[in-house]
Amino acid sequence: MAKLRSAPTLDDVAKKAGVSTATVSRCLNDPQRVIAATRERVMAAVDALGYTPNFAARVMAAKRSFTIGAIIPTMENAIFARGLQAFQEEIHQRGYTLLVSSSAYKPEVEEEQIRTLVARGADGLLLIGHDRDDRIYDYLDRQKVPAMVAWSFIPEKRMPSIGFDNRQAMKALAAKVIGLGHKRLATISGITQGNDRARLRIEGIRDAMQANGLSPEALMSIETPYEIENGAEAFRQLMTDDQPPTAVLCGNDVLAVGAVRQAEQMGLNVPGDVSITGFDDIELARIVHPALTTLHVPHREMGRKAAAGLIDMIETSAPGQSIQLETSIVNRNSLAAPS
Amino acid sequence: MAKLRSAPTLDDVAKKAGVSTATVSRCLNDPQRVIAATRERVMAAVDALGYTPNFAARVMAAKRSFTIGAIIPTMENAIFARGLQAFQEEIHQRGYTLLVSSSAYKPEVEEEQIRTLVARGADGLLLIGHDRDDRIYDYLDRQKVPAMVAWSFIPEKRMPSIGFDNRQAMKALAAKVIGLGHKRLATISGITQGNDRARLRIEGIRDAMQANGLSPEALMSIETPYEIENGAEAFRQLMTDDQPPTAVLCGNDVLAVGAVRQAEQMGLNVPGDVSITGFDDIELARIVHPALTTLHVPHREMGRKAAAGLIDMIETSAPGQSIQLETSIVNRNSLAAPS
DNA sequence: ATCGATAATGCAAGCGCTTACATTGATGCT
DNA sequence: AGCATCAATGTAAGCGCTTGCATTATCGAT
Repeated sequence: MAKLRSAPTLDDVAKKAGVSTATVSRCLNDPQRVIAATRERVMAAVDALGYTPNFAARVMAAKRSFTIGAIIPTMENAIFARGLQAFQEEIHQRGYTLLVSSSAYKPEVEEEQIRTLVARGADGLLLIGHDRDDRIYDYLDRQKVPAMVAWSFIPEKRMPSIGFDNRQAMKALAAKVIGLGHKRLATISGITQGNDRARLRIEGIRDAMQANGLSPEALMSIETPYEIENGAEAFRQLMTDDQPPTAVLCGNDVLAVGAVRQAEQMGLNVPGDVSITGFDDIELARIVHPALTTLHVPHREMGRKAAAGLIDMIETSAPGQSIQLETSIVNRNSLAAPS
Repeated sequence: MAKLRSAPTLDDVAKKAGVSTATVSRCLNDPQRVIAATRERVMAAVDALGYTPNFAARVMAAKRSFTIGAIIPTMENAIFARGLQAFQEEIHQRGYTLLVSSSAYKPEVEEEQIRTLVARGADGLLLIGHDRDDRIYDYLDRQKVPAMVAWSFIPEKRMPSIGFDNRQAMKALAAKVIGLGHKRLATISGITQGNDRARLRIEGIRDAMQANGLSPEALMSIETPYEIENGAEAFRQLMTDDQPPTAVLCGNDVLAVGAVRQAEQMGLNVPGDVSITGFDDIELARIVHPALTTLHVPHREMGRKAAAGLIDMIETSAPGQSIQLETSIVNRNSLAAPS
């Protein structure tokens, strides 16, 4: 009876089963390498002792942590929740555990979190969007930690990505808006600094304007953090202009919901007086009144595939495939022809 | 030049600085124990080499991981998001990292996750609600891993908790509903099995009925998973009864939103034809039409305090204080007197 | 100068696991 | 029966760090 009531170790199990620690280890990690009779004996000992392997020791010896880190801009709103949930379900199924941090959309914070997660031995990282300092990518290379970018799809970038073409998607939506006859367009965007998704969405609108004979410079635009209140405030500003827009394309649903509510507050009918569109198709989009015409993003699929792709990279140390996902416009009631 | 471009170790730093590994270690963990001159030399070496300590090795040697695990029922809806975000901000500030899992409201899954997180060396655990097998608490005791329960406050339970009195809170809301003149009450509850919060909320309604001369048995009640669609379906069932309720108290806002939307679908006016209340006061509650009269829960405060309390338990190995938080009824437009 | 006390640093024993390599025992040939 | 082969298992060397204890340097007081 060596140490008092401390957690049982491999050694304890080995003794109890009358085998070496190597055998126990193999039993646990690669069962078919050990003959059935022994295996049963070992498993019985494991059960009897209530043994759970010590994670740190395992990581140290095996140089694998079966941990995947994810750094998302925020957990607070629903944008990333669904995708992250799917991501975690998938990796969990494959025997990995999720380590999450949120960066609050701040690049410095994100960088620190990346380093922390790597130091903690994360086998791979899930990152949102492509925009970040090259230094970070160099660091990841040097540490040989594979990373997968989600919520964006830009195959020519340094990191593999699983997501959709933000620019193209928004262009399609904008084209539809313009097709309905809108000429004075505005956008309420997230902060574009360090956020390729936000930037590309604006570009997409400009593309559509260009392609449809509208001057891209005419696009009214406000950048603001992704929060309902900010969307409301931005909308207020937009609508108090001399020449208010007839359609406001928002960078995401959260902002759009803010806009819709502000419109109500201002006594403006949506879409009668002004059309508003969202992006993401989160739950909120269906709940708000009028329900948002928005871009549907296959969040769960994205989360699942990102997980699968990342684990592939980890396990095969192959260079990671990028996968493009399709988005679709979902028509609800916040968009109509201008009156 | 031993190993090629592998991450630098303590040893490398020690050599470069011309000191022992012990000194380097102390430099990093307890700087004032080493004289300034040496410290500078060491730090310079650390910088030059771009050294980051190996987490697993540190955990193993120090038997501390500076990791805190949280197991929440789901990340998918917003119920836990805000509190969790605050929790993670707080622990991050105190130098800890968050490990999250979601149990999908399944006790077996939760148990497995708890074991995984403990095996990973979590220094402490955040758990939601008190209801779980004693075996788990025994396990935690044996492993000496402190745990804090949130979203519930029941001081006489085995684990310390930071939250609110679910029963009392719901009783207050129900009393208000009854005070308005409602006599036929219904509730749409989450699954009560393994969920003390859900169960206590129903009890709270019954308490209020009892206290106000209504028969508690008369409460119509449906249990269903926390999802908008389920809330809608439950509401439909309730309202197609011979004697439909005049007020439906929902176990949370998600369910209530489902109910509200279903009401609209059925051409029922809320609160004219039927009143509906929520619980939690998440974003959705303000967005839905009519906005939900609901119970406000101080999620961020709860998250922060849970973090502080848990870290205290970890660092002082003291037995953890329970803290009760206040909830308040927020009056919006989904509740009125029966017509 | 000398001696203790004390501060600074070094030494080395683990922490619990994985895994390359060594050993043993069966199995199937000739 | 004898030998190569291969499967099953054992042996033991780390993995990179912390920390109790031993050693050395420093400093004030005598």
